[in-house]
Amino acid sequence: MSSQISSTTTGASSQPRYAAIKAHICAQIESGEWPAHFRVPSENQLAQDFNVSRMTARRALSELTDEGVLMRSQGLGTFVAEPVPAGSLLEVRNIADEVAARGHSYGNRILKLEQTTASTEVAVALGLAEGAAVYHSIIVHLDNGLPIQFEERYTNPTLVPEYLQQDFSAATPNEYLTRVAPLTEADTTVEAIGADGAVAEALEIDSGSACLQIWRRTMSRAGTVSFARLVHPGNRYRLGAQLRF
Amino acid sequence: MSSQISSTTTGASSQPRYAAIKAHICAQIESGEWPAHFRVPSENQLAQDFNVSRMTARRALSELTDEGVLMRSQGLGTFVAEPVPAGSLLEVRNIADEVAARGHSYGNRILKLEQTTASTEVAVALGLAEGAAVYHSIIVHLDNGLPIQFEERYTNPTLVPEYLQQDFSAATPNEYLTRVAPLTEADTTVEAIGADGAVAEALEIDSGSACLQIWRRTMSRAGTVSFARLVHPGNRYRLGAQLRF
DNA sequence: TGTACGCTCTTGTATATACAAGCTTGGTTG
DNA sequence: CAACCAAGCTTGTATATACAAGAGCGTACA
Repeated sequence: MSSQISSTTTGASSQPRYAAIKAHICAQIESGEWPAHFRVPSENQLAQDFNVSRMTARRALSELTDEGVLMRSQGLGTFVAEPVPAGSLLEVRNIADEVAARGHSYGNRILKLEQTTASTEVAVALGLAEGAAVYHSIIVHLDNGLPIQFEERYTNPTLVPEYLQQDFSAATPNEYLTRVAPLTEADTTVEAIGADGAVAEALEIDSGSACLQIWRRTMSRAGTVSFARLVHPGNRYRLGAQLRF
Repeated sequence: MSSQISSTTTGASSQPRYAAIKAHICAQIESGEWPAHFRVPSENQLAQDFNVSRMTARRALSELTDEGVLMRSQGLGTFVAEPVPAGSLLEVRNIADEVAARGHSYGNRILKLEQTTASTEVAVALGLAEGAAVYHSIIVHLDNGLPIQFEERYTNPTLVPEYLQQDFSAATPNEYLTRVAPLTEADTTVEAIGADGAVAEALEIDSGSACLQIWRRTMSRAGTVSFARLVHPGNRYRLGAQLRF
């Protein structure tokens, strides 16, 4: 009895107790048990259910609220928020982190990793001469095994000479590049396209179905590092932004 | 003395005490007094300086850490983080201005302008009761006679009672709303969809062809003003953003 | 000399408690 | 019947306390 007293400390499971409560709530939501606008148990109720203090239960609810999973309002209660936008227009985030933040498992498939010569378009984007050597990679990113991003990337070999030797199953190109060449600037363009043959096949969707296509040119102090085309299936991805004036 | 005892409660300034600490830290950083990697006073130090408990000082530091302003590491201390990506790059622009900026002629077609009752989704977005009266408008915007945006908008009648009487062929809803209820905040979500029947017809494109769909909730001081769905033909529109770090 | 231990500082987790403040509900009162 | 008020829920703020765990430093010991 009184596990409450016998383990005032961090607990046996090596994981904070509020994390267990967060996990439980996320599980209910993801399983569909708790739909949007569902009223989540109160702080006191959770405290009792999990045998923790109200402040600990509160922390779980507060963090999930900060993460956009829940909505709270004083006097009313805590509710499941509308499904959250996955990405952000305002920051350049690592897709693996985004997947992990949703509590899903990340994976990828490397379709191409080679050196080639720059086409006119690529040369202009990277600030190189036409026909110059560039690195070319195509990677498909998976969320719980489901393809959510087709990444085709051209990288400037003069700035990142060891790009081709990287193990991108361990760290995404984004992750590697931001470490090697910290980015100082980025141009982003978003448009909607119908998936063409290669992309449709890689993303396992019907040819012609709507996709969000993001063009992004990332620049470091020394020059333009990389030029990427990111394609997301329209129904598996959203971009969100909160603006304040 | 002992302001600690005389105001255990929320305090005189109507603003939480941890907010004052956050403000102080931000001020030091913005003034350049505390540069990047500067070591911020410890929780105990701040608690003493501001005459609050350690947990309150801690909250200020934790929130600033979540916001990316500070970095913490156990055993070492709390430090000022590197400058963060700048703020509002994605602005809410008036479509008529965008067309004019391209040197094209702007036009529109008003398909619907009516009062109706709020569905669950609309009620939640506008912060109204389900079934409450809302204004509903559907307008197609033209660039040189070519449809480039399908705008379906729900507007809160309590905040903008004269919405239905406006002449939207002269000023777009966006233009009118920003004049009547200056916006303080906006949530934006971007996704790719295939055009369905009504949208495809209005935009004069094939049904099922890829479109960029933007959901935008605009808020004024008094509350949520308007909830709009903007659909652009994928091949006639792009969204751009330049980020600087 | 050099390593290992312990002290002390830091942040991190957890509890118990108190009161403030927002919303709903139900009863009482005019 | 309507208006008001109080009780009882909710979340929000604040405190005091305890122990855990990571990092750095100096001292004592081999």
